[in-house]
Parts: sequence; C-alpha cells; structure tokens
Amino acid sequence: MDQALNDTGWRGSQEGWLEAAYHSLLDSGVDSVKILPLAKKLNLSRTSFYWFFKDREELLAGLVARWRDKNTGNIIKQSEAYAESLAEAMLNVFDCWLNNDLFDARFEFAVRSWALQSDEILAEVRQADQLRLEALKLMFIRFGLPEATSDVRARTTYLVQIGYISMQAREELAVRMKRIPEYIAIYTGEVPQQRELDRFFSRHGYRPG
Amino acid sequence: MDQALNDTGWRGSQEGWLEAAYHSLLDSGVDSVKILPLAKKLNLSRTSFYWFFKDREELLAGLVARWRDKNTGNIIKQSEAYAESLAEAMLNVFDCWLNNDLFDARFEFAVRSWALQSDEILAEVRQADQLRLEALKLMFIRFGLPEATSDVRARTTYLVQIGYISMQAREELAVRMKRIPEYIAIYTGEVPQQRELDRFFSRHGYRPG
DNA sequence: AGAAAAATGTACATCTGTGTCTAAAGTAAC
DNA sequence: GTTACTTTAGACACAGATGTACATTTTTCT
Repeated sequence: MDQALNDTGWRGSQEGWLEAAYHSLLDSGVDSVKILPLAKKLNLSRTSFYWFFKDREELLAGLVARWRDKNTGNIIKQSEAYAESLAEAMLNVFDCWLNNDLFDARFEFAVRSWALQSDEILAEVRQADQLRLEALKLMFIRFGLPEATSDVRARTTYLVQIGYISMQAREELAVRMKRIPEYIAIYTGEVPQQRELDRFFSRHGYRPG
Repeated sequence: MDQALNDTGWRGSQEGWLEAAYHSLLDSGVDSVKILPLAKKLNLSRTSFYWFFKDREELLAGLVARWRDKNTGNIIKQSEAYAESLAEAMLNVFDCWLNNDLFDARFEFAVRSWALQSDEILAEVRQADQLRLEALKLMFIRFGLPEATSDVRARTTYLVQIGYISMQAREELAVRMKRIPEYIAIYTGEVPQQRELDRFFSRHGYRPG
C-alpha cells in the first residue's frame, strides 16, 4: 500500500501523531485520544508510536503545550493593541473571536472539558483565565473606567465568549457580525463609530448589506 | 461485610446506580461513568447492575433525562416571574445562578462536555440553549426593549453564565454578590434599586457589609 | 555496497471494561 | 418453615487498550 511520506522521508513523525491527536481531541474529547485508533487513522502500526513518544502521557502533554502556546497570549496581545477609543479597543479583542489563527475556540472547549477529569489541566485553565481576565480589565482601566466596573466588564466580555464556545454554535459570519455593534455597546457603554466598524468588518472579509 | 440497605431492604436500586453515575459524571465526565468502577464505589457486584438497567446506554439515558428535567424549565420559569422593573426581573433570573436547586451548574457543564463526543447530546444541548435564550429575550421585550437589543442582551446574560460555569470557578458568595449590581447595570442598562438588591441578597442568605 | 541509524511491524503479556449465563443468597408472603 | 420472588455474585467469553521485546525494513551516511 502506498503511503504519504513527509519531509524526512518517513511516514510517521512526532508532528503527525500530535496533529492526529489534536483532531481527535477536538472532535471527541481527551478520552478519544488513544494510540490504537490514531494508528488506524494514520495507517501506521500502533507500536511505532513509542518511537516518538515515551507513552500516552507525553502525547497529552504535547497537546496542552500546543493549546497554551496558541490561545494564551493572543487575547493579551489584542487587548494591548493600539486604539483611539474603548470601542475600537474592544473590536481589537473581538478579532480573536472571529479569527481562528488568533484563538482556537474548539481547542479551547476541548481543553476545558478535559479539565473536568484532570486537576492538572484544571490548574492550567484557571491560570489562563486569570491572565486573560486581568489583561481585559487593564484595557478598561486604561480608558478611564473605575476598577470595579472594569472588573465586571472584563468578565462579561470574556465570559460571553467562553459561553459562546461552550454552546458549540455554528453560525453564519453575517449573523455574528450583525450582533457586534450591540455587543460593543453593552460591553463598553459607548456606541462604535461607523468607520471603526467598517475597519473591523473589512479585516474579517465581511461586507455588510 | 455490613451493607447499607435502602427502603426496599435491598442494597442496590435503579436510583442508587443513577445517583452514583451522576456523581461520577460531575466529577470526571461521561467517560468515567463505567459500570465496573461504579460497582466498586457502591460495594456491589458489577453484574447486579444488569438487573436494573439493560446496559450502559440505558444508564446514560437516565442521566440525560435527569439533566433535562432539572435544568431546563427553571430558567424559563424565573424569566417569567413577576417583577416591577427590568432590574428586578433580572434578579429573578439570577436566582438560578445562585441556587443549586434551580440550576445545577456542574451538571450543566458535564453535559455540555459530553456533547463534544455525542451528536445526540449535542442536539439536546442546542435545544435547551434555544429555549432558554428565547425566554430571556421575551423578558427584555416585555419591558419594552427593541427586538435586536433584546436578543443580544439575552445572549449576554445567558452566555456569561454558561461561560462562568465553564470556568469551573469556586468563589465565595460574597465575591459573587459584590459583582451583582454591576452585572445588572450592564445587562439591563438600569441601576437596581437598593430594596431590590436587599430582597435578592436576603433570599440567598447574604448580608452585605 | 556496506554499516549505522531511524522507523516499522509482529508477537506477547497485561489490564480494564462489557455483557451473558447460572448458582447462590436474601427478603417477603403465605 | 416453605415457597416464590428479588437481588447478588462468580465464571466465562470477548473486545479494546497499553506497553515491551525483538526482528525486519527503510533510509542515510561513508
């Protein structure tokens, strides 16, 4: 049987197994990340896995590292991006929710579900939450809101998104975009200017109409 | 070995297995709901399970039924409860988030995580979300808000809570209560009156100060 | 071409879980 | 107390997963 080879000239690789594990995690949760099924998907012998990883634990650790590297960091970065108004700053953060390269929502949900059965993962998730909330709160404070208000608004912003992820909704871009101005109004208390919205829409390839 | 007996004079029962399954689900997710481990916890033979349930599937179906009966319904009921102002109506809904008898947050999260690996459960969750959002939206409309605004505010209210659940935070009642007035202000656009807050605090056994 | 390294595959031992069949024990009713 | 019914547990067959040992193939380097 012909097999696709990678750069190295070999069929398997650490990356290959990790990638397969990632997809399995997103589709069906941690408990589906098992070596035997992954081997079947990859058309490889189960045991060749052990050449790249010590054991299943090491594979799972690789997944966590991947999540941490990708999702934590971009929210913080976006919350610190340049903006002339709070509404514009908020729209910068919203980039995360619409651009999968900045924030991988399905990955996020899978890891949070995983936290249910692992204290180690729960600790990771809690730390991520704290860092992200802190960054958002600072954004509100930077635009002059009082501390208590900033705290609750940061929570609202963040939790709505985590909740949305948890709903596992699959909605059209247009549907989500139509709600954006209202969300901005609720979160920031100020109505976004048309040019701010236009800039936002355009960078997400959306044409209102 | 002495064994606790139930009303019927027997050690096991459908309820007993279901209750054990429920706790296992909440603690560690669906995949932990296995007959063998449950039997160990209950100090019963694994096989006596099959006297009460056809198979594992039937046990899981029992869990879903329990979730549907408990969590879906109370949000709707609270959103329809009598209130003189939107802020007061909102506080009625908030009862759910603070009273475990009205809304079981951990159960909710466990079921949502379960939905990741089962299309059947995903459909259940989606239906529940739709019903709850619709009820909240109607509440806003009842108090005179425009439709689009009502929709997004209903989402905000609901999603913040789902997000909060997904954070799996364990916070003091006092910490959560301090944020309540801010949340009400964000969600409804109006500041709650002191007597409304006092009524709310008192029914949750909280004394500010 | 031959040697070394990298990767794969087969066989084996073990563990955890499911579900069925059957014998035994416990409970209630007469 | 005997009988009927309910519940429990032991034995068996089977499936899927993990990890190790060892032989084999494939690629790279010289």
